[in-house]
Formats: sequence, structure tokens, C-alpha cells
Amino acid sequence: MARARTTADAFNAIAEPHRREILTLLKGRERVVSDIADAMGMNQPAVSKHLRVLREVGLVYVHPEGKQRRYGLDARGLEPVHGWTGGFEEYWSESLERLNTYVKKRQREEDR
Amino acid sequence: MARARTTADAFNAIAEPHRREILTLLKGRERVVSDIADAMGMNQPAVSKHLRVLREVGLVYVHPEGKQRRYGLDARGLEPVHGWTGGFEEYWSESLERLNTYVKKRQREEDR
DNA sequence: TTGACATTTGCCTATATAGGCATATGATCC
DNA sequence: GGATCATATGCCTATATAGGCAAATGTCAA
Repeated sequence: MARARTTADAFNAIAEPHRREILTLLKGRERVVSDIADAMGMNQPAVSKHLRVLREVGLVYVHPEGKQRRYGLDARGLEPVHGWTGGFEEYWSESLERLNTYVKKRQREEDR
Repeated sequence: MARARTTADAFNAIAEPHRREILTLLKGRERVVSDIADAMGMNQPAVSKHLRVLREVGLVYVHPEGKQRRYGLDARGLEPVHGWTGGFEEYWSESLERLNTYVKKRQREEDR
């Protein structure tokens, strides 16, 4: 088997740093492709391909405007990622010591 | 260029569903490799390879115990993911907000 | 219709898997 | 040392990129 497609879900789509950068650029502001390319110092075809992935996963939408295409953000698809990682929040919000005692306590309970 | 390595960072590491499952299994409870393999209905070499990726990214640690190797979770590396996605929270909490006002509006209209 | 501009798509290469199977490496006990 | 159990690694195949460049598609204006 090979790696899952980048368009499989948000988890895979945002694994690419450039795609995360694009999403950040679109925060609260729609942008035209060439605009994004400029802001990223990347050539336009490359950006178009990343936008395609993001579009397929539903993280962005397109709004044709004359010969330009304005892209906008629909970050709702990021909620599963945020939610899933949130389930581990205790691992960084608590001190390492508390984490240790927590793990050990659970371990003791398991061993019983 | 090819896709970044799965060991490049947490973003790439958790793109794989099986690896997420492993992390979930290790929540608050250390486990031995064969234990994980059983719980996942997966053969042992495959699990070992996923564990290697997670180890390289630092999301899990190993604690040799006789001929077994006990794996534990260190989910601190997930914070960047949680934090980054958190920056988009308004995109889904806002939807809920809007849904609420929508519902209330409908209710008001129906009350009339 | 033709031309100019904006964006997408096709083609190509180098690089990486994920997982199955066989095998090597480690650790423990006799 | 030799047998045995637990894990890790090597090899192999099918499948996907990410990005560079060239070319196709789309859109508007004169």
C-alpha cells in the first residue's frame, strides 16, 4: 500500500507546510491565485495545485471573478483535527510531573 | 519534489489513521507491541513500523522491559497541531453561532 | 476574431511510503 | 550454547506526490 492521498481528509491535506501557509493567508480575507503566489514567493502553477487539493478536501472555496478566481477559506474541515488533538491536551497543559503521576496511576489501575 | 517524510513532523506523522489509532490506544496507558497489534487487528511488523515513525517524531517513547518493549505516549508534540488548528476555531464555532441565530429567527417567525 | 492576461492541467523525475513476508536482532531461561 | 518468545528490519510492489516547464482552457476587451 502507498500513502493515503493528500485529498483523503484534512489530516493529510494540512501535512504540507505550503498548504498550511495558504490557509493562513486566506484567514478572514479572500484572495486571488496570483496574489497568493506572490505572497508565498511561489510560482503560480504550484499554488494552483495546492489549491486544488484544498478545494477537494473542502477547506477552501472558489468564487470566479472575471478572469481571476478568488479563493476563500472554509476552515470547518479543520475541526476534526482540532478535536482529535484536543483529546491529548492534558499532555502539554499539565506539568510533566503531573503527567507522570497520571500515567502511573492509570498503569496501576490497569495492572489490578 | 516528493511528499515530505512522515517523520518530518507531527502533522505528517498523524496523517496516517493507524498511527492516530495507536496514539489513542496509548492514552493514559503504556502498552507492549504485541498488545497494540492485537488491539488493532494488525500484524506485528506493520505496527512496529508505525511505532518507529511515532518514535522518530517523539510522540511515543519506549521502555524496554525484558524481551518486551513497552511504549508510552508523549503527546506534547501534538500541541503545535492543536494550536495551529485552534487559530481557525471561529470558522466552526461561528457556524454554530449563525445556526443558533438562524434557529432563533425561525422560531420567532413561527411564533408569529 | 484576435490578443492579452489569469489559472489550470499534463508530463516528467525524484522520493516516499504502507504493508505483506521472510529474516535478523535481542533477551531470557535451560 | 541452544531453544524460544518479542520486536525490528530488509526486500518488494503499487501508488502518490511536489514542483518545474510547456501547453491548454477560460475570460474579457477592442
